[in-house]
Amino acid sequence: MPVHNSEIATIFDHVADLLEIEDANRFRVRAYRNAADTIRDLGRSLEDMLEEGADLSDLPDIGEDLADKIAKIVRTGQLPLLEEISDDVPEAIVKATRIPGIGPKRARALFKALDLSSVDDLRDAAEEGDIAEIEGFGEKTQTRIRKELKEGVIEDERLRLDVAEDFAAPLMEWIRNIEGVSKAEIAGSYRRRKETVGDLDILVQGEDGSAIIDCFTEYDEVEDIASKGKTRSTVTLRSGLQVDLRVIPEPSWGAALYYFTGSKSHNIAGRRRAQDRELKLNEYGLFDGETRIAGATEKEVYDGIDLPWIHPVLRESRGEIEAAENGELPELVESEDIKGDLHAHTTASDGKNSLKEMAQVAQDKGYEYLAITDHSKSQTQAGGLSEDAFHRQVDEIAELNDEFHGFRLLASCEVDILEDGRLDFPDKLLERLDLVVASVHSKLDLSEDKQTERLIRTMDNPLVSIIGHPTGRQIGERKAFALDMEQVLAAAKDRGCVLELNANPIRLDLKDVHCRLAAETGVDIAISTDAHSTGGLDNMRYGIDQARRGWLAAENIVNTRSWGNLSKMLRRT
DNA sequence: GCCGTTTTCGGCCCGACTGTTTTCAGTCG
Repeated sequence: MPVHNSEIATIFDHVADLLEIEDANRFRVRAYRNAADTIRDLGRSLEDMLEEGADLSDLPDIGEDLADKIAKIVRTGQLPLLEEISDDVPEAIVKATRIPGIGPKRARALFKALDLSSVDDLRDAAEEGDIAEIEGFGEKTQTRIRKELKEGVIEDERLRLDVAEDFAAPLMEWIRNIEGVSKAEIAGSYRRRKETVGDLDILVQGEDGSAIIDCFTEYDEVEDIASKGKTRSTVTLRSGLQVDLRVIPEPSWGAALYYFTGSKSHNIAGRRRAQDRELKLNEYGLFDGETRIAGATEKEVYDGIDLPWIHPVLRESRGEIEAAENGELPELVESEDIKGDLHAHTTASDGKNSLKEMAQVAQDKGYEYLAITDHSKSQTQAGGLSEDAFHRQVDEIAELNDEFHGFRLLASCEVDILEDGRLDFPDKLLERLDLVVASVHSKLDLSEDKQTERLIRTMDNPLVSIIGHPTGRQIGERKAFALDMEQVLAAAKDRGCVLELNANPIRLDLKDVHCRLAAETGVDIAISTDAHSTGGLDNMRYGIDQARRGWLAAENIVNTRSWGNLSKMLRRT
């Protein structure tokens, strides 16, 4: 049974959540979280490593105990420890900790004091005013719980794209190897590269539908088979991910791919165009009366409704059909356009690899440059550097650069934005750097006006090159902070400041629509990984997908330029 | 639970804020 790194990491994170609620030793809790981080960033399959006889306790933050536990998970798919503590802690308490301001301690106290057992119980208690009556809780907490539950923050079941990929890749390999399968593709929001997916829509082409579906449902990770026929099957994987498989005849392949890729509103627009031409478009093809006139390829289908092929990332009914009609579809940025990464951490702050190791991997990727952006001093929890330590790092980078050919490390810093928009480091230090990334890490709950003013104030400083993860959101974890994006973009345009598209699949911050708005406003974007390890540099592709969903071309992205050009662009003084 | 070592156990990140209470525990980044 294949066990993925992300599953193991999720198990460890879950153990940490439960231990925290049980008030376990906080360092033990952190050990599980650290191990989960290491596993997620690994880039190699733990299962493969075990097969090769590797000693997992050689990995950072993995000792003998956790190495054993990993082996156990790989062997059995389960961790007995997790089963044990899950029995003691209701899942609803874990969910309650996703409410801002409610941590493990208060969640437990809440459930105990009111004898609750579900999220619905919690909602009722908040509505009836019971929570404010508990010692240590008050009106504000109660109002907040009520509001967060109303917004459904803790019920969102969509999977992040990177997590879905982790399950999709081996499943697709399995499907492509089924006898008689000549083609297989994932459609739906996965193909559109949306930041989260609800389920996987898989299309296959092949001869014997029943046989293919029989084989599909025998996949190791299938836990539940909801339906199973000659052309279609729906299953749920062990991870909870729902998968729909459809067997498509060759003449309908393109039409089905078009139909199941969506989005729904893009499809509706396509069908309307067909109607206007007295044709009918469905998942089987484009029909003139009873005669199929197109359907084998997507291009054929688009041709039939007088449009050029439209890239899946654009199919959101955001003007792509009009643009296609007028020959104005964007020339989307490609991975090959990227010449470097402008946001990365090292062991100096909270990264896992050294300057040298990060530089080596960046060079292996063919980059011309990599900006080292360790945290500034107020990020104490992330090992933020003192001013002295920063000066030393700049010197160290200069020395290292003497050894490189056709590549350079850029001396930079992810400097904290203080509450009033000023920076955590003096200009005198920042002047020494090749560029400056400024980010908000504190005071996330300011009013929209204050937060907007804060960022604009930051951009007033001409030493600031790039605003890092501009809205602070973390998908499924934390909402974006309140911000008037149009004002921020206008100010960035005025000041020649660049906004980051953080490529970490947890952040993808800016959102696609904001990327597009930026381009329309004339604000340039930096696609940066915010890598905390060499493996983290691979996240660039998620940023590129997101940029493409925002209609961005290479010319909108600053790190498609060589350092010579880029350094001139970033200089605002 | 990991790590580093003074190889057997102590230290592990910590300052600021919030809502509550009136001196601080819990949460957050």
